[in-house]
Amino acid sequence: MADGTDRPGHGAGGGRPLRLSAYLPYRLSVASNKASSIIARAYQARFGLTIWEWRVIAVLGEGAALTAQAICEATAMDKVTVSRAIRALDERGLIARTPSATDRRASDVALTKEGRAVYQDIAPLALDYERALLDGFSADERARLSDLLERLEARADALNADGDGF
Amino acid sequence: MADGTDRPGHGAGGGRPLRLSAYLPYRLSVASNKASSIIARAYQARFGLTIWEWRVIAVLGEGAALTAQAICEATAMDKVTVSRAIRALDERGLIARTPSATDRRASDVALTKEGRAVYQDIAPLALDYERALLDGFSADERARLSDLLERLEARADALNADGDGF
DNA sequence: TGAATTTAGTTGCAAATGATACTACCTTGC
DNA sequence: GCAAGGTAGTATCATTTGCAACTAAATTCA
Repeated sequence: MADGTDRPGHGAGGGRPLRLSAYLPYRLSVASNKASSIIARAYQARFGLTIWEWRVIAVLGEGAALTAQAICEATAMDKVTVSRAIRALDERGLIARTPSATDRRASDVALTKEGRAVYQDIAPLALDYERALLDGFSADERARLSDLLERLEARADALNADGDGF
Repeated sequence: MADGTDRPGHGAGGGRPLRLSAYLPYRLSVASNKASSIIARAYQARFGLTIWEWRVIAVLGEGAALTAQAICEATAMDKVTVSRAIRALDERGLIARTPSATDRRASDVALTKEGRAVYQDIAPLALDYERALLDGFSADERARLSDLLERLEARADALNADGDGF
């Protein structure tokens, strides 16, 4: 084995060795955290909003009133997190709940006037940040990134669904 | 406001509206969480390892003994998290600490025999998982994804560094 | 109909996390 | 060689998170 290829850290495994710094789930996690951290701090500092409260405001800002359940789906948050975010926003008067006409367990949640005002402040800032993040990416690269992320999500979903063999 | 063009959700802002489902930091976060969740559950279930303990093992498995500080840098974890992961792994006998020769505050951390055995089990599984995740991606697409993530990280770092205007 | 199951949303509790402060040690500059 | 400041790593405490259990209402189906 005097040939330098058999470095410590990987046995007879054959394929490429595991290097954390090149491992996709790790890379995704790091990129995601870096991308989120500034904006999260900004929203905390400027509006006193957690990232989950921000997400709820963002989807409600798109227009429609949504049930907590619909918010879960739209934000990829779980129902406990959504419940807590809704309560916090409600206490601050940024959203209002009205009993659902069709399901007495559920409420329709919508931004109040104040909530909409916050949204109007927040949205441009968020878009500015995204622009800054993608500065230097061509339109083609942006499209590719979007496509790759979408396919990655789809693969992960597929693995989550059946592949509990992992 | 009777004209239908002023849909709720974006004011006079001009550019594209904010849609959470198309917002890059959100997309990254969702993709990252999905990609990590299966593997995290697998490591928890099969080895009783948290994702941070796993990261520490992964970098130590690359060969060199590292100080906690070096592990922080290699894993993008903060020092408290690293400290806790090291303690847990130490208690389980998967790593050993030896006082650093050059700095009496620090220890060199390395995998024990048992730790290396765990690593040998873990690494192929992690690589299988990554392969499954990237199934259907051409070599070119993988390279592009890697490049895009790297540039994204660099942009985020730059914004984190100076752009506290956010 | 009406028992059994499912779903919407909340609550309580245990565990994980993060900020801060702390000890011990190192480094710098005088 | 020693005071002032910085760094490695740990401990402490408050907050956040996630799971499971719970209530109330809807749905299923015998």
